[in-house]
Amino acid sequence: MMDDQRRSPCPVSCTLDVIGDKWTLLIIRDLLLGKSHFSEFQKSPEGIATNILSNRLARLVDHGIVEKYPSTSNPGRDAYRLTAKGKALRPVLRAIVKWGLEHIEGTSRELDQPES
Amino acid sequence: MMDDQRRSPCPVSCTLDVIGDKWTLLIIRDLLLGKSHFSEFQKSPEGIATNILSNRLARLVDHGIVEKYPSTSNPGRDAYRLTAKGKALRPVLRAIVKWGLEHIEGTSRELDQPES
DNA sequence: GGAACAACTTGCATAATGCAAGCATTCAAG
DNA sequence: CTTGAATGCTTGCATTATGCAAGTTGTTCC
Repeated sequence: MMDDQRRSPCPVSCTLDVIGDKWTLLIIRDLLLGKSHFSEFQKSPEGIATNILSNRLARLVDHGIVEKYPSTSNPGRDAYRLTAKGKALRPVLRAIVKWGLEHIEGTSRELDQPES
Repeated sequence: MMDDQRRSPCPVSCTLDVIGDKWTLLIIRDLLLGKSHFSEFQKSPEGIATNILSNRLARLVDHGIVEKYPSTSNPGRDAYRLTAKGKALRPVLRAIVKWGLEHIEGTSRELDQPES
């Protein structure tokens, strides 16, 4: 559950050890948008492979960013949601969305704040 | 110089296609801290391999985030600096630093704003 | 000219990613 | 029941990226 061996005590480096890849923040984006099921993440337009999705969800749970719970709306199924620690990543996502919209042409917004 | 093929038009996805790895944002951190030479990036505590550093610098130049210029202070040597597009990533770094400091124990600050 | 340094490049082993397929539950219909 | 479809994964394997060490090129500096 803790860090195995960090590259340095720098907060940037340590944060990137957790979210520094092409997929993790996309899953967090989806969670912030209200998605909660494995298949919902899978259906996102980027097309994440199921083994990577599975791996990232497990990593996020390990790091206390996401928690797994039994879905009430869809009984018997698993679901995922952000913890407080995970929700605290919203400003990071917001900054990334802003930069993308302003500096990469052809991007269009889709992240708002659906709920806390 | 442009995007080859993006995964989706989402600004998060497109931004991660550029900076979504464990090393790129560390280089940008160093640039924001005023570092400009290849060997300075190499000396950062995380210990980036030279081939990856070389690859990432080239990618960043391709994406218009960093520009190469002949060093005046150290004549005959190459140097790198952020473009306006690159400097615009500062809020992303700031959000990451903040999250790291608040949610990962044992991290200590080192990013301030040395200059614009 | 030759040592020292900076900035890379190359080669190769290991790890991560991408893709397709397979497996175990659950649930609803027949 | 028992099939059949859907969900939530896991496994196998090819491809790509990363990590490490070593080698190469181009300057300065004496």
